Amino acid sequence: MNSGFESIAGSKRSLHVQVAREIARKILSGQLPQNSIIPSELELCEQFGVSRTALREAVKLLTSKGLLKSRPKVGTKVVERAYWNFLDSQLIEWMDGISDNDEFCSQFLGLRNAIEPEACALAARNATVEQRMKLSEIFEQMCDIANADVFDQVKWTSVDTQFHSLIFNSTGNVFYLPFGNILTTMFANFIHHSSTDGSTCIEEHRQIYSAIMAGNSDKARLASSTHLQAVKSKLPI
Amino acid sequence: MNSGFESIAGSKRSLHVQVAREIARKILSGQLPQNSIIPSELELCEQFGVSRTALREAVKLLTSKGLLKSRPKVGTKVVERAYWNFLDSQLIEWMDGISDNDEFCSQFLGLRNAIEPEACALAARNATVEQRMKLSEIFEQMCDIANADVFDQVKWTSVDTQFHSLIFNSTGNVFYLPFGNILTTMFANFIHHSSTDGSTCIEEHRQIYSAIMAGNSDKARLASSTHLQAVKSKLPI
DNA sequence: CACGCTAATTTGTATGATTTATTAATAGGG
DNA sequence: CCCTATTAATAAATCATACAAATTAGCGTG
Repeated sequence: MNSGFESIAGSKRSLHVQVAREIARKILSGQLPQNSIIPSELELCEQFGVSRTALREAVKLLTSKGLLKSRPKVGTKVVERAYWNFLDSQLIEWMDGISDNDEFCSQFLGLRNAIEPEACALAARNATVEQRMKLSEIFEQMCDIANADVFDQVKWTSVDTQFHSLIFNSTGNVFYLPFGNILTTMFANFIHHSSTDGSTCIEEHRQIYSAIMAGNSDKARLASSTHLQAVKSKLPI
Repeated sequence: MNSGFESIAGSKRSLHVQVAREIARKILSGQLPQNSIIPSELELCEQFGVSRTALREAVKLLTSKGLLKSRPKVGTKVVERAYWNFLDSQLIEWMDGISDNDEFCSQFLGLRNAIEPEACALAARNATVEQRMKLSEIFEQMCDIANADVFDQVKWTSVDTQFHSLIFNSTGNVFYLPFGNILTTMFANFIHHSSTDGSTCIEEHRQIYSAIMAGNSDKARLASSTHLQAVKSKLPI
């Protein structure tokens, strides 16, 4: 293999996404340094064993995530890390195995710490009737799972994700919407709940839940902060 | 014109981006409803007057921003708003003129309120020596502009943007990085500073600046909060 | 009525030709 | 010898066309 790229012919998912993932991981890991020019389209086509169409769509995908920038004659360049969109779910998925998992989760918690208490406060004020009904429904499911004889970890992660996502969707603020998907991605790919999470967390969730339902934004903010502190104490770092 | 799409032949920037922008704006404005199937590739090619290559790259771009999803035989569908990535700078640019500007800025302030105080606190703790030097340099420029006889609004916006962006870059947390670009985009496209901002804000910025330089994270958080409160009071709503 | 097969439609991938934009080299003039 | 303008080379951008794959819908048969 001439320059570290492997052929990926014969796989399942959309071709250009696979190619994009491969290139992305080389960028994220630093194997392709920032500000460096990556090989020309034709070279990459050969190395990946795909057509220019597929490769170009992959490059476009990475460009839209801020990883690459291409100009005629000069070539395609890896842009600096400050421009990478780490708030893109797909990019986050691609980070799997690149950086230390615990550190990554810890940094994510650093984001949640900022955004979630405020999201809960906004949701307490702005959630629609439908959203409150839905939240109520989800919380009931949480209780059921927490009180069950055997703790179903998969189900817990699912409703936990739904619970927090719905809160972001209930803020009435478009800029909070994407955090629901980011959280979902992180829960699915990086954060692994322990089997005791359900029983220990249910009271914290109840605090958040009832504060939002009561429209008490200050209490909701506080309850969320408390919950995140508890989450932090469980981290290995 | 058969279904509301205009030909965009003969323009400046990259073709597929222009096409993507057109489609995106129709989605963002609701002209193309959520969950609806957009016309087939061939139809869109005709309506835009571009080749299938260009159109497909446009669709891929929108897919990566969570606006579209396409499957063979079924077609390309507008996904629901909850999945749109409003934390993507390009998408934010495309919002121009779509929603009420004041409301949009107000919602953005709702995001800054959550994220920026915490970012300042993290920067106070984690900024490297180089970043502190750079911040110091930028703050000096702010002072110069604020103290100048005639207030240069363009320069002020530029250094103000740099100041806040650098703080996000100094958090040592990858998830905070994108906010620098988002803020830059918002400042450039939506937020219009009044001519008195420089003189009135310089003290607030000094508080943030010196708290970060001193490594006092609590004070930095508080100073940022105070600053945002002042910004809020200037909003028309 | 149920099941499976076929056909039609739409996106996915491939390939080659042409156009455009940018750099770099080269020639001409001061 | 240096500076400027023109030109040539190059890599991405766009176009056009052909074929493959996937999925749905409809047909036909048991």
